[in-house]
Amino acid sequence: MMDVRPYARVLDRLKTAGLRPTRQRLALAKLLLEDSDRHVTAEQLHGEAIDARIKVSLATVYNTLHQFTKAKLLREVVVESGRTYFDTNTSDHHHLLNEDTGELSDIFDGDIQLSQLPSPPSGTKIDRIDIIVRVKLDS
Amino acid sequence: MMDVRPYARVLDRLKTAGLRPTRQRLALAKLLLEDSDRHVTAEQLHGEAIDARIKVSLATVYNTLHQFTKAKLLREVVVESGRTYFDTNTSDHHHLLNEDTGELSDIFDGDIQLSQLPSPPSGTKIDRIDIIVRVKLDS
DNA sequence: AATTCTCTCTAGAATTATTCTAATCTATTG
DNA sequence: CAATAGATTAGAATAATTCTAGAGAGAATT
Repeated sequence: MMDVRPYARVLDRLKTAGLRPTRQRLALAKLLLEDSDRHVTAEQLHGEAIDARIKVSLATVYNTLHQFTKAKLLREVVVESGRTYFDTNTSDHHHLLNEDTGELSDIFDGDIQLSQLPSPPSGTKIDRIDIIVRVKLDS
Repeated sequence: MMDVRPYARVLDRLKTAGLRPTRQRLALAKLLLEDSDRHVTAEQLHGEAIDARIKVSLATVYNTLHQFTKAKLLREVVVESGRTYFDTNTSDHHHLLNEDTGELSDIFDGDIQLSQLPSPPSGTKIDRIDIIVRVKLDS
């Protein structure tokens, strides 16, 4: 049976994050946050929105993605100069990038293990550790 | 005593890499490759070049940095969207980024240890692993 | 050593990615 | 329901990077 309030879940998440549920935001959140392992670029999401007849500018998509990131609804992954993905999986995890196809995927927590860490310079603490395992076609 | 052929070393490295020792290239290589632990942006290096009265465009600095990277004279480190550093240390190593100051530094090989790795998807092999330890002011 | 040929290199122009800000909208309060 | 304050949107501006046409440099030929 179809959900009679398709936006209810997404609406809650926005409210909890302290973001006004505007039309654009709600629509983008619906596209993004329903699935739990998506890696999208701003450009891609904008394309999806346009396809879904949602009137929204690319600038707003950027702004919204950054707001979501700040609210911990998303995580930003910079893969190379000029290619930034937004990841709907916000848990602590790392990434695998296929350099030939450009495809980015999550690494499950058990599949990678960091056994030694540098001590942060005095006065600083570790905020986050980003690991990208880059693979390419076996030649 | 002063070196009578200040460009000899750098000239050799360019030749070995199969790059023509043009005036711009030689000058940029001299600025860059004499020191072994530099992390510069294209913009920074361009600034240094201008200060040193070297006539070179920012576009050429970018092109040259990428040529050097391809020739393994440099390594590219993307820190966040729109901030790319070029590292004169090309050995296998990882980075520490101070998110407050923007300062990027190398992590010595013994200071970090990856004990488990994901197996690459079939048909692919691991090309490189990038780790960035992000620290911030201890609040 | 001049001429031609080919391939490389440079940098202005173009493109792409992202951010800024002024105008608009929305919620709240009296 | 008008006034106000603050949030939101998107066009315009900026920043980062790449492309490409022309200039340059070396090799081959005369």
